[in-house]
Amino acid sequence: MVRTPCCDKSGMKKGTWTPEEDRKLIAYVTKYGCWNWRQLPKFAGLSRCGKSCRLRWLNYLRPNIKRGNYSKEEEETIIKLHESLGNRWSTIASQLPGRTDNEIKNHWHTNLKKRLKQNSIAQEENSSSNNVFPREKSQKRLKGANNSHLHQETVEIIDSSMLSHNNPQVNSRPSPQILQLQ
DNA sequence: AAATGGGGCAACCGCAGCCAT
DNA sequence: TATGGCTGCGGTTGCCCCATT
Repeated sequence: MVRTPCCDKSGMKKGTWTPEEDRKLIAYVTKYGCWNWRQLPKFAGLSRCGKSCRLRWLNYLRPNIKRGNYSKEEEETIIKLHESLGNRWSTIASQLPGRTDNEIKNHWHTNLKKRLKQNSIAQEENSSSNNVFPREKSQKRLKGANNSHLHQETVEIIDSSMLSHNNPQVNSRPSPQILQLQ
């Protein structure tokens, strides 16, 4: 089946959304709803393709979206659901109110995946031969971890530092939604 | 102080599925 | 049944910021 492009690419703006565009989209969707994403940008006065508008609304502008600061429970839920469902991000997102599939996917790729990998390595090394040469191995793998105590400890330190990384006070890129309200 | 590399995240791309005609 | 339009989804890219050198 030959598919037409989702929108006429010519004249369509791409890239980061401006506060002005956000304002237009919010104003239109809150007033009229999203009855047709393809037509919406035209009526809302946006030079974006409908797909882009939809994505922006769902992932960023929609009300009740939680940003950053994943709780331990949320992370455990994501990990468990990913174990059983795989990369079904939208299904996983539906179990976490206020979280979007895109955000969960990003969080998985940037934090949880690495953490699980570290944990599995730690488990593997703990179980296999009860630390025959754990120091050499862990020192190589964990660059910068210059004290060579128990590997499990090192993993826990990384673990907690990764968690703190999600603190919005640490990771402080301003939300366009906030900018828009200013 | 400047250059550089890596991490985090927003946004884009292309495919699949559903529905109407 | 075939075709075409629309939306949803997941993978990927590329920009920006920050830490390190």
